[in-house]
Amino acid sequence: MQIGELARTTATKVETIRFYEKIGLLPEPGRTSGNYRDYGAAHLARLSFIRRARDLGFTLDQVRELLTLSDDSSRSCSAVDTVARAHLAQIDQKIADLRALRRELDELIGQCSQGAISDCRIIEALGPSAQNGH
Amino acid sequence: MQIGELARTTATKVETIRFYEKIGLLPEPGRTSGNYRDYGAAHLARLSFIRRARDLGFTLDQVRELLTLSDDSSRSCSAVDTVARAHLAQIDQKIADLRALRRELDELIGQCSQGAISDCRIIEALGPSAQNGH
DNA sequence: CTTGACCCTGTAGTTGCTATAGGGTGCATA
DNA sequence: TATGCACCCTATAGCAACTACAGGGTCAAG
Ligand SMILES: [Zn+2]
Ligand SMILES: [Zn+2]
Ligand SMILES: [Zn+2]
Ligand SMILES: [Zn+2]
Repeated sequence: MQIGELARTTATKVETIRFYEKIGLLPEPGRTSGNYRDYGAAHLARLSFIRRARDLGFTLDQVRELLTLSDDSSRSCSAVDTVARAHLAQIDQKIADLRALRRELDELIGQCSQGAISDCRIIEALGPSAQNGH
Repeated sequence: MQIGELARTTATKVETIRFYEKIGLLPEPGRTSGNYRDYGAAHLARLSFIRRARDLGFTLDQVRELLTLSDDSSRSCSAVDTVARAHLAQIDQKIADLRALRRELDELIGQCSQGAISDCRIIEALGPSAQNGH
C-alpha cells in the first residue's frame, strides 16, 4: 500500500503521515524499488489509533504514551486509565476557562451602546484603567 | 520607564513586549543614550489594552483590528461590536466542541474494566476497527 | 574596579501540522 | 518512442503567540 492510499483510508494528509514518521510516532515502512514507502496492515492499524486518539484531543505525547502502553499487552490498563483521566481533567479545565471568558465577553458586549467609539464601553473596558472588580 | 518596569506593571514578559514591537503591535519607543527603550504613558495604555484583549481570548489580529478601530474615535462602534460578537461565537463553538469530546472520552473511560491491556476497552476503542456508531 | 541587575540583538525552540520548491517514478496514450 | 499525468521523494519554511537562550553592552553601588 503506498502513502496516498493510506492517507485516503485514514483521512490523513500525506504530509502528516511523513511527519508522524519523522517524529518517530509511526515506524518507517519498507520501500519499493522506486523508493516509495510501502505500508502494511500494522501501519494502518497504528495510524488509525493515532488519528482516533488525536480526534479525542490527546496530545502527540499522550498518544505516544498510549501506544507504548498498548504495545505491552500483559500489563494492567490502569496506566491507560490514568492518561485518559488526566486528559479528561484538562478538557474540563479548558471548558471552565472558556465559560468564564464567555461570561466576561458577553457582559462587555451587553454594555455597548452602539454609539461613537469614544463612548464605547468595550473599548473603554479594554483600556488601561479598566479595573472591573473581577 | 524602561522595559522591565513596563513588564512588571502589565504582567507581561520583557520578551513579549519586544515581540509585540517587532510585529508592529506596539509602537517603537524612544531610546536612552545607552540604547535602552524608554516608554511613556501612551505605551503603557496600549500594552494594557493588548493584554486585556488577549486575556479575553482575542487573537493578535483581532487585537490589531480593535486597536485600529479605537484609534479612530469619531466612527461608530458597531465594527467593534462585530469583532467582539465574532469572537464570542468562536468561543461558543469551542465550548461545544470540547463538550462533545468530553462526552466521548467519558464514555470510553467508563468502559474500562481496569484489567489487562489486552482487554482494555479504551485501547480497543482507539484501534483500527473501532466503529462505535457516532 | 568589580559585581550584579538590568538592557540589547538575533536566533532557535515550542505544538501539530501544512505548504511550498525542485526534483524522480510509473503507467497510459498519441 | 515521446509525452503527459498522477503519484512519490527530500528538504525547508511557514502558521500562532510567544519563550528561551547566547553572547554581548550599560549603569549604579560598594
Ligand atoms: Zn464583568
Ligand atoms: Zn460600543
Ligand atoms: Zn460512544
Ligand atoms: Zn482499560
